Amino acid sequence: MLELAVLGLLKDRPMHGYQLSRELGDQLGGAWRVSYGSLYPTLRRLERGGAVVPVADDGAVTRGRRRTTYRITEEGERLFFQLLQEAPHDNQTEDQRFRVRLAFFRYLTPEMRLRLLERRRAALEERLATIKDSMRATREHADDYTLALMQHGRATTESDIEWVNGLIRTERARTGQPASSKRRGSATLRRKEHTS
Amino acid sequence: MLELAVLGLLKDRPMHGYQLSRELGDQLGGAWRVSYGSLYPTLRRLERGGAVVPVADDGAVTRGRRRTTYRITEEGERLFFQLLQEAPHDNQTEDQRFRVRLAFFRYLTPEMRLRLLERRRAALEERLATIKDSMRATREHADDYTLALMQHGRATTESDIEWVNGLIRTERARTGQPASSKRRGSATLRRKEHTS
DNA sequence: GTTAGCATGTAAGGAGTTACATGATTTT
DNA sequence: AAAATCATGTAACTCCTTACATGCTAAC
Repeated sequence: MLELAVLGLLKDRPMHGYQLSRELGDQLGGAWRVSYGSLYPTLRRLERGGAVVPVADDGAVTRGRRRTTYRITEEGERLFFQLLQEAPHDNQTEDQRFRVRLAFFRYLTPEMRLRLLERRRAALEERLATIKDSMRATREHADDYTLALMQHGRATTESDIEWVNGLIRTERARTGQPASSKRRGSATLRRKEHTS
Repeated sequence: MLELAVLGLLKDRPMHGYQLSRELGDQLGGAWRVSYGSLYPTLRRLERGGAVVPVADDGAVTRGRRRTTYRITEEGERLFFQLLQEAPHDNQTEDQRFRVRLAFFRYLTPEMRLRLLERRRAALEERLATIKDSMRATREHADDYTLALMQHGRATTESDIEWVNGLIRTERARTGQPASSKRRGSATLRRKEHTS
């Protein structure tokens, strides 16, 4: 997940580790503060794999522990798209993963976006079904707290599904493709607008 | 976290690993399916630490790979309460952790519950503040998706805070302790009621 | 010239996962 | 007796964290 986030940020502009760690916090609405202990090893791994390369920094002082600015390569771009569309993981980290994915949606075609959104909706609906099963199974012997937990889980999941549905509707509207019309070849990838 | 969940389930009644893995799924509203690869090592770790002991099973066939039923010990009870009240971890796993804690609230005194709930609220409020900062910082150069992400994060966190506030109010009512009254010694630990 | 903040890194460990292996019991 | 399900376990790995160590650069 960190690899994806790093590549996504470097697509925008070259940066060094310290900068990346700052941006990572902001990008996801402050939801994720990576530690340097995982960031720097990730950068080196990406470098070894040819996904990023160090670029000459202004000062260009490479001796000692001066900062290293990286830029993404074509290989890195390929890796980025591959990671972005990877099959969902376990329930536990998938929420976070989806948020990271969404943060880089601007780099995808509307078709890719719709695919990911629909996959997300399916996952949430499956979760909702599991919760409902679980509520049915434990209804009789559940205490107030467990009950509150399950009800909140259900409400939260339902609200998340509605949110994703909204994103899907927006996406369909964006491609000028109403819900029931036929697919037209490749839709235009609209440039982001200012949303002040 | 698994240790806490296992101990909490064993407080109710002795069980073997396979049973535990089933109940774990239900207990949290199907939100957490543990793998055996982590469950069994956890059980052995708890056994080595004296927190659980194997009890004679009905069949009591111990040769080969027959099931082993465990019960919690007094040492285990102590560990359970310790784990339940441990300081919050990183943002990423704390959501899940809180859910596990809440699932075993019935074993706590109202005072302990209120402490945990208030700690949770504080954590959520801090998160909300971080999100708002992040929105202020990136407002100008954020694309629609990043914006949607942050808005959803804010709404979700606000709704979670309201939920926790509700739990706190219920808890205060339960102890017959209105928000502004003085604390009376140790409140009565009411027995759970049926909530059909 | 010393403190504060920038910047990079390593070692150890936590808390799980997947994939695999094995055997016991029950159902068909 | 074959198939399904119950039941336990190990090895290797993932992906992150914390704690620590180091040194550069700018500000006071």
